[in-house]
Amino acid sequence: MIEFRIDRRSGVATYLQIGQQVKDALRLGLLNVGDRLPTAKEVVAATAVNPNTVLRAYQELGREGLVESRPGAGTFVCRSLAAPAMAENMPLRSGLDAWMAEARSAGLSREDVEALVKLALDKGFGNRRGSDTQ
Amino acid sequence: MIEFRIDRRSGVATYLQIGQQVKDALRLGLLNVGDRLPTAKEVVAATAVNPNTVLRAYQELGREGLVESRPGAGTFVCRSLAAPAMAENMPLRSGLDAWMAEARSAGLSREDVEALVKLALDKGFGNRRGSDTQ
Amino acid sequence: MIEFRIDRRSGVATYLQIGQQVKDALRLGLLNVGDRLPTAKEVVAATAVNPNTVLRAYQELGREGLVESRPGAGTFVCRSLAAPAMAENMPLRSGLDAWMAEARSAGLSREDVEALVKLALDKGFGNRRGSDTQ
Amino acid sequence: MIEFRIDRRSGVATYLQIGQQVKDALRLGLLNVGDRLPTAKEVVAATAVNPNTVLRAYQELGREGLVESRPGAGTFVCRSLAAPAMAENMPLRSGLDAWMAEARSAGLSREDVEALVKLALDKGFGNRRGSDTQ
DNA sequence: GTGGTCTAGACCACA
DNA sequence: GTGGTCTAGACCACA
Repeated sequence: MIEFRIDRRSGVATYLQIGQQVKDALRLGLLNVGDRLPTAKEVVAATAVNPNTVLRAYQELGREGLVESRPGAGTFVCRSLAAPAMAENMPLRSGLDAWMAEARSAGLSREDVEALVKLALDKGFGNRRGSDTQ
Repeated sequence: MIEFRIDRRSGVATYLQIGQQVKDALRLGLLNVGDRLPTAKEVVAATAVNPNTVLRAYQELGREGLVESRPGAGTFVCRSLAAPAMAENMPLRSGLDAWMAEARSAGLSREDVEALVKLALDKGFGNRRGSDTQ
Repeated sequence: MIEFRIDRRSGVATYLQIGQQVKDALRLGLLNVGDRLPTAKEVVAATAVNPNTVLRAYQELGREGLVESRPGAGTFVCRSLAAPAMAENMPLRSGLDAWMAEARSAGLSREDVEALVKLALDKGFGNRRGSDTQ
Repeated sequence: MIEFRIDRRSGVATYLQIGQQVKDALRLGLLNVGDRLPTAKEVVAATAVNPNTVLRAYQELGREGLVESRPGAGTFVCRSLAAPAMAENMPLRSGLDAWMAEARSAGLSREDVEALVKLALDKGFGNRRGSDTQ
């Protein structure tokens, strides 16, 4: 079962953080079609956010067709975001892990790496509207 | 001269976006001690934010000792965040660029890469979120 | 036998959707006096709603005098809503079909047509909304 | 300035009704890029809904890229939905009005027409998930 | 003043 | 019990 980690200092709305974490899990194959998301109650117990905030996140995911809420039963994944290349990407993934280890042993901080990644993402994939990798 | 890109949809406060972009530029060596930040007026012309918002971002950077306001002259960088390893990191940086190119040609989207990077960052540097330091 | 199609995303209560679809079928002459509605069990098999939800819809139709429940036998239509003009409306109906075809070939989407129809309905029959009869 | 009409008996959530009415107005060319939507306060004065409900509707439109909220200034249309065919569709539109008049003088009720239109829409444009023209 | 987010609580639909 | 909607009120960001 996915567990949400809320960063209250990031300035990003809680419901957006939850929605983003679900989408990331879908892309990474950590959540798959048919999986149940934790109930609002369960999330509340684990993260101390208000149940309405969880429901709002789930409703937006529902509107995007990613999950479906069945009152009385729960909220279920109904569409995956896992790209084919993400499934068989062991070399790519381990290449990234290796790079991270290298960066760390070179003395870079997490913030340094995040800055480098933003720059490389913009070079490799074009600018997004803003520049927050968050 | 650094140019700010504001994403009004991200939900992140504008002044935080500006501050973050300055810090990223300091880490990447795109801004260095002595460099002048754009005036509030210049930022307003480029991004349509309110001058007070720019000033607030600069004040917070000032409080962290990163920039200094010289009335009549402008706001200047007075401390760098460039780690030693970031200066001589050509191989690391180009390694990241190469990885991005590989990811892209494997068919991954920007969002896919962002999800992979978050996971790898957490593995390599420990979780940032979940601290709930509120 | 009428088949119900439930849109879980519409935000309209399931029992209201079922009731509306029965009434529409009565108006269109697709259901007539004496016809049997599907049993709750049959509806459940076809649409995955709860049998109680079907029963609630049928009970409301019963309260309006449109259907009658005969224990052991099923639920039967006992009053039609087919206006006289709906019976002999071949020209009207085909006129509407022709208009739809024209709209479609003009490049209009279903949503475009729905917007036009709402406007034309309000012009031709007066506003339904705005009564706020709460 | 667009005026919202809320039907509290329809079973459709208020924020969905507001969002749908904005989209319809965009399709019909009644709202255009740059137009300002009424503030939450203005809508409250006109329709007695809670300001949060209005904001929620606007936020969803914002997420779909149709409007942009500028705190302190208001909420503005930033993308139209007017199909080219909707602009120069005088004959189509008047054809629909004529059909409505015909239907009315044949004795059809608004509900009869709505049932006919749903059927014709499904024939002309394919079934939607559910069947509520609403 | 205008918009954005969150909370607490109420009420309903559905299982 | 689970999810969906709405309200009232609080607090903050931005103009």
